[in-house]
Amino acid sequence: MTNIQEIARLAGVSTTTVSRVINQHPYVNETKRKEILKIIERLDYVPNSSAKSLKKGMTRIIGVLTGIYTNLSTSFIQAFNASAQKYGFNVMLFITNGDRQQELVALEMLRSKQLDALVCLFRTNEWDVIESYAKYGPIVTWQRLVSDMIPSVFMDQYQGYMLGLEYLYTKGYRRIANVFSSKGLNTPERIRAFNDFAFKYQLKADEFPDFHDKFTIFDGEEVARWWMKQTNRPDAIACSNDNVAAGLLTELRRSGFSTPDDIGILGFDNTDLAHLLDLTTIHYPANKQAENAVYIILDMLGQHVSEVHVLEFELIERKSTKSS
Amino acid sequence: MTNIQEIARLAGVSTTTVSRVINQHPYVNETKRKEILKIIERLDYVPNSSAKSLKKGMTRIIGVLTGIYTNLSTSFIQAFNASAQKYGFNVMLFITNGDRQQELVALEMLRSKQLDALVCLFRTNEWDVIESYAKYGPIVTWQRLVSDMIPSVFMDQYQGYMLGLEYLYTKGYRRIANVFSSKGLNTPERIRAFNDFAFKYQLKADEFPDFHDKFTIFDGEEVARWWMKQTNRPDAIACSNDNVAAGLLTELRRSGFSTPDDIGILGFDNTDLAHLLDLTTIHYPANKQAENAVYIILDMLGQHVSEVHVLEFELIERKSTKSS
DNA sequence: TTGTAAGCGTTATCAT
DNA sequence: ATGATAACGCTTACAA
Repeated sequence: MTNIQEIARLAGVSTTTVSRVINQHPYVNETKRKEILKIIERLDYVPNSSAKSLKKGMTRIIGVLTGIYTNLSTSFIQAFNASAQKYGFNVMLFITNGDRQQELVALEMLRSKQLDALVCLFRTNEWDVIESYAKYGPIVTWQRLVSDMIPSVFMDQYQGYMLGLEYLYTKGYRRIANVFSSKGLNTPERIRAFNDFAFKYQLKADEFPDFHDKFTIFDGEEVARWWMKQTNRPDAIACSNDNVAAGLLTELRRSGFSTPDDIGILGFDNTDLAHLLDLTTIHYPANKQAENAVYIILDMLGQHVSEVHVLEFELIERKSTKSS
Repeated sequence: MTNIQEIARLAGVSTTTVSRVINQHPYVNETKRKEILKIIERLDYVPNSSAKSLKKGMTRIIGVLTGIYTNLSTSFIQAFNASAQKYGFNVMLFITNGDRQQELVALEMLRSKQLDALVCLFRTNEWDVIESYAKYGPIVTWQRLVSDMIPSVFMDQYQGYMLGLEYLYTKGYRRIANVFSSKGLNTPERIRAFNDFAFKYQLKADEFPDFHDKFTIFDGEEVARWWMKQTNRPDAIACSNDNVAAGLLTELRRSGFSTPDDIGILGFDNTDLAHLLDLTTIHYPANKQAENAVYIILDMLGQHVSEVHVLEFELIERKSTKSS
């Protein structure tokens, strides 16, 4: 195993000088620097990262904990990864499939200093279990959580949903049905938004039954079939996400209906699918949330790099709602 | 930071004794052992893993490199993870999305000893790039590859596909159409299998056009629409995977056709979807491949734990083909 | 059964 | 501008 000492010996200098060259410190004679670099190249030398970690007290690895790997978490994780790399950190991904033990593996790695920090996208263990690990290193979550120990980059769905509803109202829609998911705590906030919205504009909040637990393309197709059977049809449907909106749109199309002529459809998340099908949807800045997570972690690790982004939903206007 | 020295000091023993207790070595006085464990508990002490890694020369982390996170890779990765954990290794997952740089990040971590080994499920860089890293630690692949440096746990698709075709023949199907994917090198092997099959039973190999690049549910639906339009219909369709088979089956159902009465459908991979829809399919022992990968890696790391499994495809008989 | 001390490969402090 | 030398926290001969 070739190490820094060997490089030093071959170059006829001390390990200090070699270390200086490697870490780009100033005050190294240019000739020596070149010579040392040449030897490093020749011996194909790389600093041993365990030794570095031990000395520095950090591994520069951040763990990301998620239950499943979905479209939504994908964009977060990719952005997080990119941002972390930018600051010299690598990401260790844990896909737990809801297994508590797997989650504990990650938490224990934080405890034993194999991880410098942890981002918790989804969790299976109770929050107090997770919180009890916060003393070992920064833990940041993507979920709604109010905690002194664990900061969150969560975004309140109330605002996002309200943004969509207000938009539909502007476009003349008055008979709006809701399709809710039920994963997590988003649904109650969306329901609250819809109730406030209906009250504000004096609309009947219970004109149509709410759908629940709908989040797949197939679910959207089911909603389409429901819609076609109605005599008293909604003029717009606000969907839990783009998948549902996509299923709804395509199934209606198969039966000869078209958007936005026959119905307005609103998606959520602004995924590739929404782009593909020209769905009006609500953009969820997962990438900025991810960057915020990195900023917060680095801040907690004592190296401030940037203020956090202000997070805002954005309405993406496409072809599944009226343009007038 | 509480370390082994502090424990030793508090217990009035040497660090050696503490280390012995931690690592469950024999020859430690039972009373002292108890006492030391109590102190460890009280101070919430955990050995620093960077120090351990440095001393032992290994991190006990294995990297898994994949392009995307699909149903197929999921079962491999889960099984790999479980098996690795069993032998005290953790898994660091790299989802590259086809980004070469990301792949190099993982390879470089192997080089700098942050990873003890690497499993390559998919790769974007050229094989010789990947091979050039094999000298830094064990690299095992899931893809077809003949290399001195990089062992493979690949399974030849020829056998699997032939198994399915022979089964269809047994069940009386004679007019079989193929739907191929084109990811990787599997398709040519499957084509070869079909040609050999057709020759063996004197069937027309080109009676129906081959489908290519079909691997999604939507693709399956497309095949269904093609099938319905034909006057001279195949009596069975061998699909590239369960997704295609599922799309085919459900789309036909929507139009009033049923399996196996109107057509036989054969899936591939034996995913959850196949189970859900009662698809006859071919089981691909990804979990055993994963375990083999672990065995091979540990072997290369100098600790033999088990002989590799013999890998065999298995036909899972369900309701999408005739039972007679 | 226990302890001493060397060493894993770095980086950082302090001289020079 | 460069070099001794002491950490970082652990394991492991070797001694006792």
